[in-house]
Amino acid sequence: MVDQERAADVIARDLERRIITGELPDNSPLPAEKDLGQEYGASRTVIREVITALTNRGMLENRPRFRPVVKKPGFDAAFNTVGSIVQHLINAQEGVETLFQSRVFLERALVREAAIRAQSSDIRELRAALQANKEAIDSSEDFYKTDIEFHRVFYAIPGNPIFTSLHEAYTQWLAAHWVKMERSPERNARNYESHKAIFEAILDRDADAAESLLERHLEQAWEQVKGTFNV
Amino acid sequence: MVDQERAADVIARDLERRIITGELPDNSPLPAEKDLGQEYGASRTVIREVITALTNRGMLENRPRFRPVVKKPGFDAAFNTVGSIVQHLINAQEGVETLFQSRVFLERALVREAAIRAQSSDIRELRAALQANKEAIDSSEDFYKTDIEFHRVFYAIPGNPIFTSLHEAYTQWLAAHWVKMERSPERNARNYESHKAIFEAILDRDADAAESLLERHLEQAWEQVKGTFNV
DNA sequence: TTACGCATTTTTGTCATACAATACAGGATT
DNA sequence: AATCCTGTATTGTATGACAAAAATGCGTAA
Repeated sequence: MVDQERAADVIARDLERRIITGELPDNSPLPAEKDLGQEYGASRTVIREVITALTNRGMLENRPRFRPVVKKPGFDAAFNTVGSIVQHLINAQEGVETLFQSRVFLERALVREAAIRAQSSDIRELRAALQANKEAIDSSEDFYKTDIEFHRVFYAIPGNPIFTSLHEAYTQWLAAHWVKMERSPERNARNYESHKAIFEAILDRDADAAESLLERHLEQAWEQVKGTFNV
Repeated sequence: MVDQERAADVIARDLERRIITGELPDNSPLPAEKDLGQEYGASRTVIREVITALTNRGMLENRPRFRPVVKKPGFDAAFNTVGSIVQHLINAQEGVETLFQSRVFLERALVREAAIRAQSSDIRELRAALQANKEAIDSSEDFYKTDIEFHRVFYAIPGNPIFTSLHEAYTQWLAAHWVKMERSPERNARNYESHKAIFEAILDRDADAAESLLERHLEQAWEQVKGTFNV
């Protein structure tokens, strides 16, 4: 006894196909519900269901009362759709900690990789990010940005788009907790020093040192974030 | 100029909350559309949209004509919702390769971690998995399972549920390509030997060796998978 | 020409209603 | 108790309606 499919599922599959193949171009608006209905011989009711389904899968972007916009999915879209779930999961301290620890784990590996395989262009990027970091020590908002940017470089080095998307996702998911962190020029300076130490370990091609420096750096950050829970 | 929300979005948020808090228990059926409609003062149309939305976010499981079933989301649910996107992304060879490389990267880090920090219970699990692996060399189906199981142990060692969910996700996403791989007792034996070598490096607490053995092991697997593209 | 403002037309969000097909629950039958 | 039968409840889908907002087209001003 096979579950018979809903009309909406069939149409959704076909629309997905059309989006993937580019027949419906990225960033273009979807045809009107009425037209889609005619094309597929279905009622607006069904088309509407299709649209909400694809919206939640990240293949359409749908502001109320505007035409849905086609989004050809990339790995970043994938992580975006997860967003709402993760948001719920990290409401408990345990959730944030789990997420943060996974980040620490991955980033340790990324830093190690950087120490071993970073090319001169990567080094340049790191140096630039570090410099920007230094210059922003006295500006609490800017420092946050340059801080993130410095870490982002590590996610970019392997050249795998999944990691860059993942960095986006991590920073978004953890942002809420991060911004609550106390900021001060002194703290910023200490963070900058950590970054600098990591950078130098990478220049020395000392993977073990780089990794453990990063670990310590993130653990310190975590201690601060954790403080924001028990307020 | 705030986008005014749709009724469906408001109700969806509230239902999410009720699912998270357990007011709607995990695995229980959702109330009938009509009843939800009455409770929220909305038409069936709207309730229906809410249901498709939550279904696509992985908080409901919805077989046609049956009551949707509440699924309290965990990190595994998160990866499941990503599934449909990833499926599309990996249709091109480039996509699979990207995904596979990310797996290699993560798993290298996991193996290194195992070599450094594995506890006796972890070692026992590895040994058991390896043993099962050996016994399945002559059975093409079973070997596949024990193969996966051996790798799974590494994802479990850090004790972070994100990694175990991620292992599930990887194996599901890559399964389609994996099963096409040629299987033979000889190949199985070779894979077993690779596993054994990795295990022994871990026993020796030799992280570098374990990592590079794993890398080689996975690269070999990749060569085989890659072969299935140009057929 | 370009830019802006306004009136007209579409389109979306929501509701109500309808009906066929299917699942479900309760009773009758074995 | 297990099985079948039947009536009811529920889902999937269609149609029509309407208000509110967006898109469109057009005429006028800069």
